[in-house]
Amino acid sequence: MTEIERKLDSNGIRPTAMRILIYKYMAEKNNALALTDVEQAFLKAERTTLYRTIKTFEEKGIVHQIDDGTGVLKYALCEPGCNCEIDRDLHLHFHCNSCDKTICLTQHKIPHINLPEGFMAEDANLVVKGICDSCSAY
Amino acid sequence: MTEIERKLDSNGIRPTAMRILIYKYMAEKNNALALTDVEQAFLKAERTTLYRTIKTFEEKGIVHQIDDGTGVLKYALCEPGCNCEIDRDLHLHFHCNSCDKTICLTQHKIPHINLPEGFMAEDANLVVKGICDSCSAY
DNA sequence: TTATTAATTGCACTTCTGTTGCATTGTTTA
DNA sequence: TAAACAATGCAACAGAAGTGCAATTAATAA
Ligand SMILES: [Mn+2]
Ligand SMILES: [Mn+2]
Ligand SMILES: [Zn+2]
Ligand SMILES: [Zn+2]
Repeated sequence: MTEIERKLDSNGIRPTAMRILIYKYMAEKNNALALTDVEQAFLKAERTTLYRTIKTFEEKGIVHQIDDGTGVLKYALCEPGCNCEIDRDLHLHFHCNSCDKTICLTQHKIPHINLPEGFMAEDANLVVKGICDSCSAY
Repeated sequence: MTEIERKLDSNGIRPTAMRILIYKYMAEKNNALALTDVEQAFLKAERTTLYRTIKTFEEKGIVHQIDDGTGVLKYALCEPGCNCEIDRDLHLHFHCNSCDKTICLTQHKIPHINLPEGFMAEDANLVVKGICDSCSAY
């Protein structure tokens, strides 16, 4: 049993061949991925299978969904300390206007926002857009 | 020439009947609206016309688009002091999980976020989700 | 091991939102 | 008034997300 198989198994996900491949693929990328990205990487696989695999990962808490404002949902593996199912891991996300990649800034938490009287915060989403480190390195 | 006609005109928008109606409708709502919301309010109007009207408003800088994370784009009139075209008016938005309305918190600006080395911010989007003042008033 | 049951995958199809092309109608300007 | 331009109506398209169901595959009980 490999590292990945153990990871999936311990989260109540049956480690099928497809799931292991997708997990591995997501793990080796350091940016968030859209379903179409995964599709491109596994051209012979069914879109629905990829879709449901990612959804399963999400439900089981090993992947979180990111709305980066592009209109396409992105997904990224949860970092070791990420507790996105428990009380939502409020780290921010960065979307590069140049390379179009979206990445998790896991250690950058969303600052506390004080709201007007009567408003109660339960969750928050902060996306910063600009130029990423790779693209600004010229 | 009414107030609204003057407003449209001064922003380079020809004040047609439809545009005046839509502007009026958006002005009397205090929450952001989806295209479908406007559609519901003007059942006899063409969706495309509504769509293009809003887009025109946006281009001319009297309306700004809001991505509240619901997957449906929302639009709201810019407040008097809003300079969303110039350098992006970075106020935050609140989405109520109860009534599903999204509102502009115009005076609540997005706090400055310091990013890792090499990252340059150009824009930001902050959406806080929770319970709005109307819904919490029980 | 074999039969039964449950989970996963493949395929087809649907819904929703956003968007565009183009002909028609309406408005402005020479 | 005629030409030029802008707005609208209608049709159709594109992309993403999601569902139903049959066919496979894997797990479990007998
Ligand atoms: Mn993340
Ligand atoms: Mn706003
Ligand atoms: Zn980049
Ligand atoms: Zn509410």
